[in-house]
Amino acid sequence: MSYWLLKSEPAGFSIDDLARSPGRTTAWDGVRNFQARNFIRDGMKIGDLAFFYHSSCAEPGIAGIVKIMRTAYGDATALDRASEHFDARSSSDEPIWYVVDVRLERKLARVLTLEKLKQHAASSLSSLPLLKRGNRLSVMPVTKHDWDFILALE
DNA sequence: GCCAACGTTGGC
DNA sequence: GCCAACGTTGGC
Repeated sequence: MSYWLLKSEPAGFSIDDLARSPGRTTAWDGVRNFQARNFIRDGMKIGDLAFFYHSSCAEPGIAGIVKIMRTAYGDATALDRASEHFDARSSSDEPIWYVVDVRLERKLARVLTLEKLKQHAASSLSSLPLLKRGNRLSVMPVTKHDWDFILALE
């Protein structure tokens, strides 16, 4: 079993939006970066856990934990001309972009802020991609060590 | 709104 | 395959 971190802008889709979704489950759609796509398509397995990270907002940080409920399948928004995520190169037979289904496990009592995480950037969390300079990946792996360390900060 | 960092595109 | 131009991300 593996651990991950998923970024979302709460103005677009927040952890509360997920909490209100049917079955507290959603397809994690709209990923349009190949490295992130590969993590989704090739790495994520049912039962894996991921941090739900709020980006581009007043208080960036980890807002909760989700579980992978279904492995990768084609991202329907890539086929929808009306969607901002439409991509004419993708088709249902040969998808370019993929989603997994995720279910909310729990919200953190309070957002574990980026500021807090950064306090450990030079030591315990030095391998966390999120804290690497210039990192923009919206989907990234988290080691078990980092996962456990971050949860202990809660 | 600014800007650094980085991915993608497209001409050659 | 190179690389400049461009677009996007995301913290501040």
